[in-house]
Amino acid sequence: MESIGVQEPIDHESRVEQGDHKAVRLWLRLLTCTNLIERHLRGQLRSEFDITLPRFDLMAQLARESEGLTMGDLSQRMMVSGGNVSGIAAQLESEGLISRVPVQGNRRAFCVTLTRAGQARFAEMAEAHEAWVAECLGGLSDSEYDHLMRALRQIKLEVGEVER
Amino acid sequence: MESIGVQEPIDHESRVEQGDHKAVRLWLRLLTCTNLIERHLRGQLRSEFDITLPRFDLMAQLARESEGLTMGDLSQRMMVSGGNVSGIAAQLESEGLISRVPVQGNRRAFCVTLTRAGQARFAEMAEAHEAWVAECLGGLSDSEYDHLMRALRQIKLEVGEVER
DNA sequence: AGCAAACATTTTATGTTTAAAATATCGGTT
DNA sequence: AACCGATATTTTAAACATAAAATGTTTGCT
Repeated sequence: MESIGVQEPIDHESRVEQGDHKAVRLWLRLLTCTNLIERHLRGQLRSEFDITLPRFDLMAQLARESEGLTMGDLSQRMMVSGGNVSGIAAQLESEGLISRVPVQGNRRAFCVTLTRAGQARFAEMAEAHEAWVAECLGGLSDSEYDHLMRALRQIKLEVGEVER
Repeated sequence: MESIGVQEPIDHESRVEQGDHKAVRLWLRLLTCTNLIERHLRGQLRSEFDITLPRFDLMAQLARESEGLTMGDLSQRMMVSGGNVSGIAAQLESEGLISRVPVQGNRRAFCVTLTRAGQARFAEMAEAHEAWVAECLGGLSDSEYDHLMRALRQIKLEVGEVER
């Protein structure tokens, strides 16, 4: 394995120069935090359950919709392209974790659901996943948590405006 | 990506569970925000300068090190694998934006620097990049900004502990 | 009925990312 | 000098991601 990020913790924030604006510093810190957590979760899922984060995400979407979802629904909820969902779903289907059955009344669409095996597998993973996230974020006080949630909501709305 | 898990009864037995759910909600919101901003920046860089975010990041690292960096340095600072840097650097070199010259005294290493053209190109991009980030994050008040920076620093440290 | 537009998905081409193997160099030991 | 372990980089294979084109289906309009 090739190790990355050894030695001194030099990260995205190191590309900030003295004169850079506050917004850029905040952005880089946000990016670093998210990347660190995502990397941690990805590694844990891989080592503990031999699954990738995108596949876990797809299963998580299905887990909360017992009726199943179409490929388009999945693409929308996962915020990734349809082609991407196609590939990930193909993998999960070949592993017997999800099934795709034609929708009667709309021959364009598939209804994707977790198989029984997929449900069982996901239940295990979700429990572990929750614990891993809590390890990373559980140290915040209630007020810090609330404040963060509020600030992030505002940012989310602002970015939405910009994209318009 | 969306929320994971199920609803919990609210009683003293489920205190820990509930905390975990909060952490997951916060994580998903953090992830969504970062993804939205990253997607925005990626699209802007592509449409305005026909460059990808990773290539921009590599140039940003070089822009603040006039002496140049080795491939290993870049891998560390960008927090990505060496193989990844190889590919990105190859592209930038073919476009004449960076140059890689052998290090005298260590025939294993290359010293990577921005070419004159690369410096000029990066200066343009950096200015626009800063403006785009400010569009996304500039709406926060000073106190919100400070609070976010503090909370994110704490999270960063906590994740670092977990990884140890 | 006929037809155009919208929809749902897959395919194709390109690019990013990682892990692992390969190549080559360096430094120190014996 | 021969060797070994660490270092620096590239190559390879697999997964993931997007955009764009292709395929087939549905819907609405005339």
